[in-house]
Parts: sequence; C-alpha cells; structure tokens
Amino acid sequence: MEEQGAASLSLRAIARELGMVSSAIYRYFPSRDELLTRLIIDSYDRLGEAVESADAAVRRRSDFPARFRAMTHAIRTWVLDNPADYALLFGTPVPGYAAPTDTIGPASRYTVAMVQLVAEMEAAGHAANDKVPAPLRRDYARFRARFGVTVSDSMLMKGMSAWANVMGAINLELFGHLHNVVDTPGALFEAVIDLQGRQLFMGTAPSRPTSNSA
Amino acid sequence: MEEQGAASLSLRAIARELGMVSSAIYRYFPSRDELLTRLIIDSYDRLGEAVESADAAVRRRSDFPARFRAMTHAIRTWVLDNPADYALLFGTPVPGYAAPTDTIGPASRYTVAMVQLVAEMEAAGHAANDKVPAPLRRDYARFRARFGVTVSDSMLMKGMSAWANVMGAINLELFGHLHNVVDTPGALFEAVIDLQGRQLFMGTAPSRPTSNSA
DNA sequence: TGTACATCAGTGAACGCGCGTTCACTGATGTAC
DNA sequence: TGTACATCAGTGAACGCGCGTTCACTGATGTAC
Repeated sequence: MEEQGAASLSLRAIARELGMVSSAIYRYFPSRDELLTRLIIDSYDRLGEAVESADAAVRRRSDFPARFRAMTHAIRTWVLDNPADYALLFGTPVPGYAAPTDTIGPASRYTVAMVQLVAEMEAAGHAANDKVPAPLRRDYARFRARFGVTVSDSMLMKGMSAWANVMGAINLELFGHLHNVVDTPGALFEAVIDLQGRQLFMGTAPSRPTSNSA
Repeated sequence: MEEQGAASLSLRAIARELGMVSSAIYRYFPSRDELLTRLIIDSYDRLGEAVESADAAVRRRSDFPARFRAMTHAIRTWVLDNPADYALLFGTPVPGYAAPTDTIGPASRYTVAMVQLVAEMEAAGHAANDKVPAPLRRDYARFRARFGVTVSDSMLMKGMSAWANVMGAINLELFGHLHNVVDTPGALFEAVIDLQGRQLFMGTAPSRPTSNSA
C-alpha cells in the first residue's frame, strides 16, 4: 500500500486519492491518527533517504563543503517536489494529534545525517570552540548517546544552528514569506547555504595544517 | 473590536471566543476571508510593533549586537506569548485563502526593522563583500525601492540569511521539532543568535578603525 | 418631557459540506475435501 | 476436477460534529418632533 500523492492529510482525501471509499481505510488502519503516523514516518524516511543518498553521492568524502551543499540541496529539492509532505512534517501541528515515539527515529534521520557531517569534519581536524551553555550540554550528551555520534558540544551547536538556518530558509520559501520580496528563492537559498557554509567551514580551519581545498 | 485571545482561526471559534453567535461576525466582516485578513494584519502589526520597540529600547544606537539581540528576542518572546498568532502568520497557509495586498506592509514590518539594522551597520562602516547572484540583485533593488532603505546587496543578503536563521530556530521550537532533542530551546536560541551575530558583526568589522566594542 | 420611529447589535434556526467513524453488506479469491 | 465454505478487500448508507453562510427576527439605543 503506497500513498505517493498524499495531497491532503484528511482520511477521506487519502481514501479518495487511492480510489477507495473512506471506510475502506479502516481495513488497514484502526484510526486516522495511526494513518497519520504512518504517513509521517514514511515521509520522514523518504526525506532522510534523499539526504543520505545525496551525501553518499559525493565521492571525495573529505570535501565537506560539497557534502553540505549536496545534503541541503537534497532537502530543498525533496521538499519542493513534495510540498504536501512538507506541510505534514513541518507545517502547523495537527490539533488533536500527538506523534507517538515511533516517529522519533525517522524524524531524526535527516538531521542526524547533517550532524554526522560536522562530526566527521571535527574528526578531520576542524575545530569549534564556542562556549556552550550548560543546559544545552546536557541535551547534547543525550543526543550523542541516542544517535551514537561522536562530536563536541560546540561543533554540535554549530551544526544545529546551520540546521535551523537551512530549515528556516526553506520554511520562508515554502510558506510564501518571500512572495513579493524574492522572486528567485533558489538563488537566495544558494546564498544562505553559501554564507552558512562559510561559517561552518572557513571559520574553523583544520587544526593540523593539511593542504586544504579552499 | 479586539480579538486578543485568537485561539483558533475558524470564524465560529472566534465568535465563540468573543461570546457571540457565529452569524454576528457578519455584521463586521463580509466573509471569513476578510476576517482572516484583518486578524493577519493585526498580528503582523503587533509583531512589528514588538520588534520595533525592542530595538528602540536600546539606548546606544551604535551597539548593533545589542539591537540584534533585542529584536530577535522580541520576535521569539512575542511568538511564545502568542502561539496561535504564530500558527496564523507562519504556519501552513490556509487552503482556500489568498492574502490580499493589504497584508504586505504589516507583514514586512518586522523584517524591514531587521534590515534597517544592517543598513545602519553598513552606514557606520561595517562592510560585506560576498558575491550576490544577479537575480537576487534585481529582487534586492525592488526591496530597497519599496521600503526605502539604503543598503548594499551583500549586506542585505547577510541580513536575510540572519532572518532565515532566526525564523528557522523559532519554527523548529514552536512546531515541536526540538522535542526529545533539546529540552532548553531558549538556550539553543541564544546560541543560534550568538553564532549568527558573530557572522553578522565580527566577520565584518567597521572599515574605519573606530574604537569598537568587541 | 413624552411619544414614534429608525438604526443598530446581536440572536437563533437552518442550509449544505467535509470530516472521522460504525456497521451490515457484497462479491471475488483462496483453501479443503 | 468440482463443490462448499472461509477469508479477504472493499462498498454504501448512516451517525454526529464543526464549519461558513443565509435569513428572518428581536430588543435595546438613539433621534425627531
């Protein structure tokens, strides 16, 4: 059973799209919430898959800027190709619905992929030495434990800030906040990624003076 | 007529909240869309007002980092105090609704306030020299013309990237994407603002070597 | 100051619609002997 | 190979609900003379 279109997120709309009558859904899901959960998990998984394979497609594994570009572009491209999924995952939460714990794993996938990148950067000698507030350090310790990634607090913080920047640019574009302001959101995204990348890579050159591709 | 609570955005919910019967709304607004427009305009105006007065409260006008902090915190604070307004302004667009041009002015207010800041920074000697793609330069020319602000392309681009970063961090927090990841979103926001501020201010010291508060 | 009437702010019933959910059902497909 | 029956996938009618919208109405407030 595949729900590729996924235009609207009402049970009846999904049934309609599948060419079924609404009650037929209940043969597969006990309630709308379980259907929603499944849709959310599938969407997060497809997004995560898109980001991971974009990263994997970069041959020079030490070319971190290229990998950052590949991953962020993968997010934007996937979102533009699947605007309904974007609304489902990143739009206003559905009023009555509370996501169960099953969604945490898939939901983290695309984020962890990006954090993995900064972890590898750090392992390769890039340093970050920003002060990290104590409460965040606790959160980060849990994050590392849960997702099994080795990365310093300050590098993780940098990664999360970059994550917020990327998702913010996409959010503004997808939800129409650039209308009448920026006609070429692709160019703006490029610029944002570029500036953010600069903060991520050039500000923190490898500590060992390896021959570096600038 | 004031709709301070503004919990849900359905016409009937708003009527309920005002202690009225739903049809009474039609004495004041010809349709749901016009009501929505009014709510959106009012909300944007209150957000803009919050940001502007937070900025105005910083006495040392040349203390740009302080003003940046004041404005971004004003956005987050206002949003946390008015989550329903956040959903209305920045959540998933309402399906049938297309915002009329009347909303553009108020909608731009908080953004223009932040752009005004980078414009003043530039006037005070801060420089930005990132390459700006041609299509964005056209967009930016229109932006300057419409809002009457004097700022270079590269500085405006930096400002917009910072804007995306701030709104992204807020979006992740408000829509629950930090659940089970970061328990102290306030600390993360602080850190994001700090990193973003560093990119905005320390990367581009004033060209004239004035005595600078680091 | 008192009556007559217009205006105003809001009521309450009703409409058609899409929603999530239930329930008895139908007819095709698979399995047993 | 042929019949009997269970399982399966989906139908279709119905429910109660909240929605946006309409319409005839009510009763309080303001104004004219």
